Amino acid sequence: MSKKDGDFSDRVYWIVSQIPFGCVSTYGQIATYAGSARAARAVGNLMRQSLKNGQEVPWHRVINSRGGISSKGDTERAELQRRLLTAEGVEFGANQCCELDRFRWTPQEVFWDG
DNA sequence: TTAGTGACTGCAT
DNA sequence: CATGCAGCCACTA
Repeated sequence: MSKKDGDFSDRVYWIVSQIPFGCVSTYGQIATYAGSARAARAVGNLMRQSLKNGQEVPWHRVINSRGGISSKGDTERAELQRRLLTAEGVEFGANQCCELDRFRWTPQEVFWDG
């Protein structure tokens, strides 16, 4: 453990909170902006904890690289997420995936050093 | 500090 | 084209 255990997670929460209405992002993308491009898994865990911790972040706008929803057993939460995204205008195909090229969010600010 | 875990991802079968 | 497998990283006990 380090002295600052809220470094990465805080950045992730902040970045996710910056995702605008009607847009989506991927775990890997969030991880990249947070500073660790390979920490997509950790981002997923943080999102799962965000619900438990009651973090006010649009966790439903974070999906996997395929443009789909990762439920890992929690089908109820998955349906909720799909419903929320659909309500925001994100269209899901029969394969339960949306077109990332069309709905992916690209931040206009630079997060890394600069 | 060590070990275990998972809402990921890309490459190989 | 659909599965399987092995890295990678941060968090928790």
